[in-house]
Amino acid sequence: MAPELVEEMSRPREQVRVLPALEKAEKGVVMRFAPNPSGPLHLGHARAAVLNDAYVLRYGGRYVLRIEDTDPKRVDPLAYDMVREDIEWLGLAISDIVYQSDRFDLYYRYGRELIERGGAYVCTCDNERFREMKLARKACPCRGRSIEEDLAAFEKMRAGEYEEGDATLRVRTDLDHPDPAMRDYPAFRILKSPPHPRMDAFLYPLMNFSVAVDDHLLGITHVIRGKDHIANTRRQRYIFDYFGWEPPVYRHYGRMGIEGVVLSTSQMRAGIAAGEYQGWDDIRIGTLRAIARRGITPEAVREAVLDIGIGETDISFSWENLFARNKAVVDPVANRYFFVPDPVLVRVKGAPDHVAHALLHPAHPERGTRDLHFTGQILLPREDMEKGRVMIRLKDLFNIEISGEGEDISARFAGESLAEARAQKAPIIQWLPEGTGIPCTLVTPNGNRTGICEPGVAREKGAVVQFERVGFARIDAVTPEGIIAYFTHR
RNA sequence: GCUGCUAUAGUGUAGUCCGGCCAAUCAUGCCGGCCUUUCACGCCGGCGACUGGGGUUCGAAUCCCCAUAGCAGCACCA
Repeated sequence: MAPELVEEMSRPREQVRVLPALEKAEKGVVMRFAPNPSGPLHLGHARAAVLNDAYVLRYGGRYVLRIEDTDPKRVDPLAYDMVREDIEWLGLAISDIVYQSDRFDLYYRYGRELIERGGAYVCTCDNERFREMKLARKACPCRGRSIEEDLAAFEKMRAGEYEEGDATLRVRTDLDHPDPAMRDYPAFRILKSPPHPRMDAFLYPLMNFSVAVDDHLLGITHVIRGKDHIANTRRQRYIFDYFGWEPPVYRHYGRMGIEGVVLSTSQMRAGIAAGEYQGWDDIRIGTLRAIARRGITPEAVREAVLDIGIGETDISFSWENLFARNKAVVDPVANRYFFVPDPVLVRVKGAPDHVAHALLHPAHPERGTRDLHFTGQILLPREDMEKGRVMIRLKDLFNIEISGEGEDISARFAGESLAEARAQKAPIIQWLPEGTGIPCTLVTPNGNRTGICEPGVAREKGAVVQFERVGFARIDAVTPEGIIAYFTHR
């Protein structure tokens, strides 16, 4: 095992909230994460994925990744890979992978059996007409056909002899059910286009059927999903009952909104197509790849999600809490550098040439220093010049006194005493020797900040660093023109 | 409209099942202080909540009823 991993595991965990116990879990569990491959995973997926993962880890057992690609209209062929990458990033302990598109023969077989058991019938009613009858608690004419007729019609559906919308297999539930959502819901439909990227079919199972069959066949013991599935859980119950199967234990957590970002895959896709977003990792959308690009770690996502738990209350996910978790992960690791945003050139008079040795990390001197050669001309953040301070401490260097304003700022050496700087309440600010730094663009959700950073930052590509007094940032790209850094958080 | 779920500080969360130990936990945030050659990290202190109204009870955040609000479902999506 890699040494970093050992260190990672022995590092005292932040106190992550203990999830409530699951009933019937003592002897181990089989759980599932079942995304639809319509795009990359986002924070909403992460909640389901991590919660299930945590329970599998806690009780032991298997964790099935089930790709729910039964609707070709909502399958993006590229998403299969993206989902896999995102799962890897999250570090889920997946033990089995199944694709529903590989299992259509199974669904057909159980579809026939459901008909034979009297649990389903082929309905050829017009959609709108069926809806009216359903709301009036009336049976549609198709409901009374014989099992043989339904079986034959089901075969015709499979063979492609019906056109889209002309026939559907319905589960026979209870037309008097007080909840109209329960009444004779559909289990299979006809679809002739678009073609499925992984197979050929005219007859497609709907989610409530394929999910119920698979949950049983895969031996799923516990299902944790959003409360938008409560009705589906009840619908699936009919199928379990018809087959005499024991359903899993279900938990439904509340709806989660996230401030400031789009979470819907279709909206994100539309935004990308319209050129509004740059891609699936645009920092303004809530995909995992987007937050990863900003320097959010999977550990932080995991902890934030566990912190939220499986409560049934609707919540609004706050970046503050995620950032706090992330900071705890990243702060001990991130090397420190100077980044001078919107720099102004200042000549310092009367100062001796000097080499500053700034620590890469204040808590880890053994990591070494960045050495900055002062030779008279320096770059300072314009922001700090506009505050009217006279005495300033250049971090790891010496004190200066500022005079002038605007583009005409100059400075004078004011001694090396840190104590004196303290006494005068001088701010300690970052600086760079003129001419040695490299251009750097800090990309933030509120726009970009340009400036100059230390040359050493070029060695940190892909890593999260801390720009002193500015905040954490992930070094996204190092090009001949300069560095692109993504702002993580303060 | 019908059906169902939920309701604790700015945010998240514990407590609610089995009423009293809750003048309500922890985290985050904010404010103040300390530490510190970063406005980071760390430490100390402070701020801040049981949706409303009835009822049951000696006693209710916890049980019951009503109201209000939010959310979800009523798709040939998942």
